[in-house]
Amino acid sequence: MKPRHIHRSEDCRAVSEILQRVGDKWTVLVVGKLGKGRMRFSELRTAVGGISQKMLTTTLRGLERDGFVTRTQYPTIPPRVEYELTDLGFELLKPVHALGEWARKNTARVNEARRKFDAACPEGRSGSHF
Amino acid sequence: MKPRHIHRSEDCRAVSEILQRVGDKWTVLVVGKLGKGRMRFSELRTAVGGISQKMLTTTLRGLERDGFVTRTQYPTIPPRVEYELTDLGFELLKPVHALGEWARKNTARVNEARRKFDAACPEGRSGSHF
DNA sequence: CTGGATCCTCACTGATACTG
DNA sequence: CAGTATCAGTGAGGATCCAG
Repeated sequence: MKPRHIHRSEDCRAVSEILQRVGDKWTVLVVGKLGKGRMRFSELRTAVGGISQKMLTTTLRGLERDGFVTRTQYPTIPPRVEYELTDLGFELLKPVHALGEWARKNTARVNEARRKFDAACPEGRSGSHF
Repeated sequence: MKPRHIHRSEDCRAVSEILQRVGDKWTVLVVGKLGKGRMRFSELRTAVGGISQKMLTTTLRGLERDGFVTRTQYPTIPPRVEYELTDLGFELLKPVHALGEWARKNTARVNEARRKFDAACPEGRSGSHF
């Protein structure tokens, strides 16, 4: 193993890995909702909106596996399952919120940049097929 | 336009969008490298390592479009193109670095959680398939 | 109500070849 | 050296059906 004094490429990989976990289509939205308190499966599904049952299950599974949420199942009829952020989950929420704040502040700038870019290259380098 | 007084679902979407942009396979790595200074295409390709020329081009295009990097082309032979982070790019780097720091600190915890989870579900809950 | 199993689609990714 | 075009493989995401 490499000594501890350098954290260049390897760290970037780690960052990339975390970002890909957090950066998939639904994870942030789910974690965000759960940040407000424990929720049931259906609650979550409604709250997030637009997520399929499969994706919610998959996402929750991933989060559970990584130790970000806990799954509590009540042996009732009908079944009742609640999900809640762990401490680790809440800690993850902090830097994610920071990024979220950044996103809120700079969405306009990004959109503006996109608009300009798109306006500058309507049929520019990539041969449009359409 | 949208009123900007309340930030609930819409913001989560914005966060998700940013995270997906930043969370793809190469963006963070490229931005991380560029954070150290302007670089040429090939330099970047070598520095990142493992990225195909197509993906590097695609990634850089996306970043350029979103206003995170500038592309400077020198009309020489052979061609020389340099990429550099914009102010917006550098600002994006801050929260991303924060998340990166978090990742560095908590990778062990996540891996531990995964290990436990996987140990608890060696062959899953489903069982047979046919 | 919760969520597993299946099938399907298409966008992302990469290897290769070609241009300027 | 920088970048585009094309083709093909893979897997994430979604719809649906079914079971506990």
